[in-house]
Amino acid sequence: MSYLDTLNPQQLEAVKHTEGPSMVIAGAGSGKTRVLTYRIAYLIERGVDPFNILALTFTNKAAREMKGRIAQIIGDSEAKNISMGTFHSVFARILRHHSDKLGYPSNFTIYDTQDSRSLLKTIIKELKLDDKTYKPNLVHGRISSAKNNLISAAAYEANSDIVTEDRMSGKPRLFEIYKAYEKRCFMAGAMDFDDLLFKTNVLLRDHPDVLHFYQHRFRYILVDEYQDTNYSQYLIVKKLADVFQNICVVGDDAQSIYSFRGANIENILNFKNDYPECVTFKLEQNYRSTKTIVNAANSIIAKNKDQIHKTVWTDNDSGNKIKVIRTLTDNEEGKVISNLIYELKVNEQAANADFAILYRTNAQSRSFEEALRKLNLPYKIYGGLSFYQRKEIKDLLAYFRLTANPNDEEALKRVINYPKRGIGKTTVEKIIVAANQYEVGMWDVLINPGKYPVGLPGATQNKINTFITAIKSYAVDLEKVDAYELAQSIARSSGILKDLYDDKSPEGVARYENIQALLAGIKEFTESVGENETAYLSDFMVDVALLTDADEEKEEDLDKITLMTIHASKGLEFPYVFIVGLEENLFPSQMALNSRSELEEERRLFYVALTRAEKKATLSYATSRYRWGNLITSEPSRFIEEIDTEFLEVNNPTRGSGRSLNQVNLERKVGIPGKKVFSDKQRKLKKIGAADAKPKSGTPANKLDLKVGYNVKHEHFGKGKVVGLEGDPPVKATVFFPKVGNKQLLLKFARLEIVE
DNA sequence: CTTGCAATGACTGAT
DNA sequence: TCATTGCAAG
Repeated sequence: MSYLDTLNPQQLEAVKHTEGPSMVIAGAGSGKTRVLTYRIAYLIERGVDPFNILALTFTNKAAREMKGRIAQIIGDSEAKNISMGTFHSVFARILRHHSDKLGYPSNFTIYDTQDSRSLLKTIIKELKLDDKTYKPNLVHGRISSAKNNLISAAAYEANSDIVTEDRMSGKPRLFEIYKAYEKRCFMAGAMDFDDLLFKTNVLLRDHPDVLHFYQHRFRYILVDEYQDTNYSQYLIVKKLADVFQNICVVGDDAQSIYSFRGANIENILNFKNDYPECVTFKLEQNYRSTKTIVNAANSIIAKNKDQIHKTVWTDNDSGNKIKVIRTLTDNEEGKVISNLIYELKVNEQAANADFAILYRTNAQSRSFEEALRKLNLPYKIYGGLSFYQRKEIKDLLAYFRLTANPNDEEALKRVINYPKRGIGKTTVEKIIVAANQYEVGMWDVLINPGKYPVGLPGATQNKINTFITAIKSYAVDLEKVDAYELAQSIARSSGILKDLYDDKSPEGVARYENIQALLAGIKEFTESVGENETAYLSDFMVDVALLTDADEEKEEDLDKITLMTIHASKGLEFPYVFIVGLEENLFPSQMALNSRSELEEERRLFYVALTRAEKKATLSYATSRYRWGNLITSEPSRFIEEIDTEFLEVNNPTRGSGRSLNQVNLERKVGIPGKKVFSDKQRKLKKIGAADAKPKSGTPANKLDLKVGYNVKHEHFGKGKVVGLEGDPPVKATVFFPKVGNKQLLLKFARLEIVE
């Protein structure tokens, strides 16, 4: 029982209280994950069958990490049997088991956000509605939140409040879109993300035998990040826990940041009402951060009205004050922060992985990328578009999806004319019209031209026949050959591989490599199953829609500076944290200024960001930044002034230090933009510390004034001559290298030197 | 049917 | 700024 000795009294109590409902309110950095993992280990040690444990998390990463830690304590073979994962992945698996009860095939497709939006776009067009009034994004959000509140399309239409609301906002036909969307997803054998939870509710509601089975299977239920559950998730958990009531929820209301996704903070605030017997444990000792950081964070969150009272404290050192940095532009912000990181690395012998730059929106990453690249500081960006969302990957996956489920219309539309085979937009539209007319799916129309005539020219019909024959032939192999073999053969015979191979542009090469990486991943998957088993492509496809690239931790990424949104940073910690872009209308986001509750969510987001830091936190803002290509001035975020001044150190690299916080406040309130604009030269002189670390060889070529005919030198290809330029100013160059021939180089990345 | 160019609107957040 | 969409010409 030695592992229990490492817990403090509150943690230990929470671990040992195994029977009956309990709630653990865990302040930031208070050892929440430890409590969860030890609790599971403790249960198993006391004789609970891992098979009877359900542990739900919000990210695959959290699930995997926890599983790993449990395996360390109780061993791999036991840990394997725990049902642990994200809500979406756990219930997707259960749904596949019982899909027939809902009228779905077991190999139903999971539509990601892109697929959902694309389908909605199609529907809006078909209904002849204006896509400016009915913006696919907004419509999707509306449908999504309906589903998260368990409102079906029929219930939506029947709900006069909702319908009135839509009519008032000028979108009276929204319910029609929802109905069509629901129907089309069903016909396509597809569920979107929200369906995975919605349909689980339907399954448990309409099939008491299924409910009974899982209620008795999952005798012990644990939910991580309970403050982020939405109604749909809440109800699933409540139903499953109803018999044994051995439910333990862990969360921190102060870190609830997903209400935009339907998360309902009330779930944690009202837990006691649902389970009067509930025992509450508060973990208030922070083991992560310095006193300064903990207290500063407390001073911020105290401004929120809605919260469960708790006092987070720490025994750690006071540590440094929180630096506040002002810069003139977003680009300068990138440079200054990068320089600071360089300095800290040298002075404190820190590793790259000790640093994180956190921002509100993904779009802010650019200036930091550029600056870090110039200093040769390796970094890794999380979020943005993940590996599985890249076009070429989605294209190939669409072939796989279509092979497994020919009714998957989003996949069909994606690949019916990619690579180009002469089946154009008009043809596809005709097919869709016919499909709607006969009330069948597109695939049915394609394979039954006799039954559902479309009236296509013979040549086009032949092309279609070739296409469907190919897909059918893949489908035959679906459970015959292993995943890798089939994947490879599809990639080759579909023409994707050749299409990308023929594209010799740098982007094309990258795409080709991505496809190879995907195939390598499938190969690994194929080899991961036991000797006597075969992994089929459909097995690979089961979870692929739920993966995000944060799940792929590559070895070469181990020692890199982390760039991510604050949302993505939840649950992580770093010795040095930089929270950037602290400006009004950016953070807090201008979308959040309408109501107190939205603003409070932004404040919690800031709280999350600050509490990621172990040793040092730095805040920064720019007085002007580019947005949609034009320069706008911005004021410092109100959150800066909400921190007690005793925790802050305000200095300003571009103007020397010593500005008082009052000046920050003044500027925020009055909105004085950066008063004096320094020229680039002056600014360079003011750079601090290691500002001018030398790039390894050559300068990023987009900083050079290249002209056709110049002789240049490249670190790999040697000397060459510029023979062509694209863009004004140039972004891409064709360079002839005697050794390797013509090469297309993206100037943003290529390091070139001009030589005589 | 495809291609290439001009016009346009998007930036919260993520399973 | 960037990616997507609409339109005209081949």
